[in-house]
Amino acid sequence: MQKHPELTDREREILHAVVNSYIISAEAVGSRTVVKRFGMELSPATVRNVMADLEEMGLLEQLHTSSGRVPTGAGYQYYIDHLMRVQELTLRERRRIEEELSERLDDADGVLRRASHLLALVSHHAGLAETPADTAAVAMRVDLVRVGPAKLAMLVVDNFGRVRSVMAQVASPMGDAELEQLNRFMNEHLHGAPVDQLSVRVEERLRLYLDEQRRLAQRALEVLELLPRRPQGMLIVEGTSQLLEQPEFQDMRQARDVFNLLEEREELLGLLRSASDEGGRSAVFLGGGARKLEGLGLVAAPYEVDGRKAGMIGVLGPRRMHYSKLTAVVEYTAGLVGRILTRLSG
Amino acid sequence: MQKHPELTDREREILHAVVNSYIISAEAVGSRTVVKRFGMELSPATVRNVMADLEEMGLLEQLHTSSGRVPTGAGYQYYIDHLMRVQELTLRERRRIEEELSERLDDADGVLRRASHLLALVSHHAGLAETPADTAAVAMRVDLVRVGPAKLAMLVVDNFGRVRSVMAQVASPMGDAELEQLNRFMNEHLHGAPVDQLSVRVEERLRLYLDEQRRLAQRALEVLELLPRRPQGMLIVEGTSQLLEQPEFQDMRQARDVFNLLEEREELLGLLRSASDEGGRSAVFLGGGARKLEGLGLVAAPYEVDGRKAGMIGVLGPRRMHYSKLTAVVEYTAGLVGRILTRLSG
DNA sequence: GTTAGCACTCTCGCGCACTGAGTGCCAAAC
DNA sequence: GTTTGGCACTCAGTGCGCGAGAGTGCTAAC
Repeated sequence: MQKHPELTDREREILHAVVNSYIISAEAVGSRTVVKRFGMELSPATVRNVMADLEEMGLLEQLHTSSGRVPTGAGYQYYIDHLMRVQELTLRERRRIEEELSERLDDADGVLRRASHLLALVSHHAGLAETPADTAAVAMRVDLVRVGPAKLAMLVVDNFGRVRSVMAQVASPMGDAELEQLNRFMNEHLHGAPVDQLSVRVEERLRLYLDEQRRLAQRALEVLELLPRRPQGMLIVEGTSQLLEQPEFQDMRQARDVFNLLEEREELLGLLRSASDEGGRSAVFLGGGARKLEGLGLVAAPYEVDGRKAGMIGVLGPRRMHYSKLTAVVEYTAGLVGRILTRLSG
Repeated sequence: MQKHPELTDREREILHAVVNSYIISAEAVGSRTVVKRFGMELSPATVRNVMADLEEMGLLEQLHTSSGRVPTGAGYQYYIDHLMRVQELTLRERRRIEEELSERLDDADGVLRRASHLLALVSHHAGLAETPADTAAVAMRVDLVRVGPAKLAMLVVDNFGRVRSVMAQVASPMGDAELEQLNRFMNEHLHGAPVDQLSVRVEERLRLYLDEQRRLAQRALEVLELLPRRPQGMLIVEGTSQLLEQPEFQDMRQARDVFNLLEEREELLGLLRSASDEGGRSAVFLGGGARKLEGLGLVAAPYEVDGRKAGMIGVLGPRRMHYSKLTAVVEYTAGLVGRILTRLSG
């Protein structure tokens, strides 16, 4: 959070008006517009003076000498930090969200895909969702299943109804009896363990046990280590085509930039996750700081399952976004997703 | 395949030249260009006459009275049906493709995602891939796994290394012994059965059996019927941002149309699949016929696993595509994907 | 049948003037 | 001291005319 200049009440009021007006119209706003649209008891000339001050402070800027003003990055930041009031959702809006997410789905990824789609629809921007990371998921079952003579499939079912699988070619053949023993062993010790800790858990046992048990643990480890590590969830992106409707992306250069960013999943996931470090509920990110986010805005909120943060959802769009409404939507959706997943995981 | 007008050798040659030139330059081509770029032993004036004839036949068109000609839909179709020669890939190009697909992956969906990505990269258009449909996949294992007191997960591992799963809330509780019995029953009868036929297979048994066996079959059916039917594969789309580089999509209206189409997975999958009905190897589709494909082109080829068609891969782009090269690339990739998946499934 | 020549057409880019929105500043009013 | 009306100024956007360039169609000659 950066330091902001002190503003008088009037300056705040006018900055607020300019940002609001620009957010909905996408057009540079002049002094007359501010007065008319917000029923101010001042003349345009006065407003002009204030706007000139705001420009000097770096909160507004002009595209060319004589056209209305547009918020700068700092202007948006000030708006977000001090002026914006998170809008209450109407009953109808909440209903809408609940209905979209009410479809019976029994795995977390499906729920999150729908949530992401929903966010894209209501925001007209891109909807993002991070699926629960392995650190947040716990194993319900770990099973080895014979697929070929020396080929096994390991299936890990987590508390979100998802199945992770790996194929394993075992060095020495494994009898049915041993397989059964191994399955019993794993489920006894791994039920409820975080998915990213499975092999660690077995290693712990390894030190304690002897003989028979030790041999089993070693065998289990051999397969468990094949499970690809996924410390982060996967990123779901929906509704990218919505972005092309936005006026800022009529310019091809900008459009290409966003679409390139949208294909760099790793980077994007990093940005989304970084929003959660702030603590608190939802967060808004603007282009200034993060290199790749130039000219863009991101509204994100974590969702919690059983009281623990499990992942993030959010909306990515141009810097000019309807933040007051979208933070409300994203927060509400995050809460709902959390509840749905909690029910599903219980 | 529609009826084409008869063309003289010279007309064919000139049409060929115009299409070729337009495909690489994206600019209307004039008579001088044809003569110069293709070393013709004719004067521009003669070429002009021929081009006028071709225009009368509806194979070429002018954007305005006096600028070069551009192929029409019919012109492309003629080119594809009669003039185009599928280009041989160079050793280097084949190497490139093989390297991209050589990464160790043990499930079909991963391989296809990479293939799709690869197609996008080399074509500079969008890469499409259909994952193997349930009709083409056979079950290697069908296992029920206890997740909660009355909650089971059914896991179906298919010959492509993929795992399908459903959660099932069973009506009456099921003991461990029964579960084990059930698993044995299912794997005995369902190993090697097409994934879309699992419940049918069990139903067949149901008629033959009595008592104990019958009860098991009924129980199995209860769960198997929960498995969502997926008669078509899923569609993987990669590299959509590449499309924005193409000159035809500098026009926002067209760009939006493609991106909207790309989000309608069902429709797109239908288009891709319809290319396979033609039989043969690869197929090229143009906008004219299919409503949604207006102004676009699609090069597609089926991949086969164990000699049976398992799905389609392809490239979607503007109508102006480098067909002679791309059909070769798509075919070669399809063959390679087929071989990889055959090895993986064996 | 082919070609050279020529008039014609149309796009594209440029400069120009004009309009309108909006500003900055100053002097008068409150 | 703050606010306001007035006025000159700036600049994007638009419409127009003009010339250059690319390419054509047609005709007459080979």
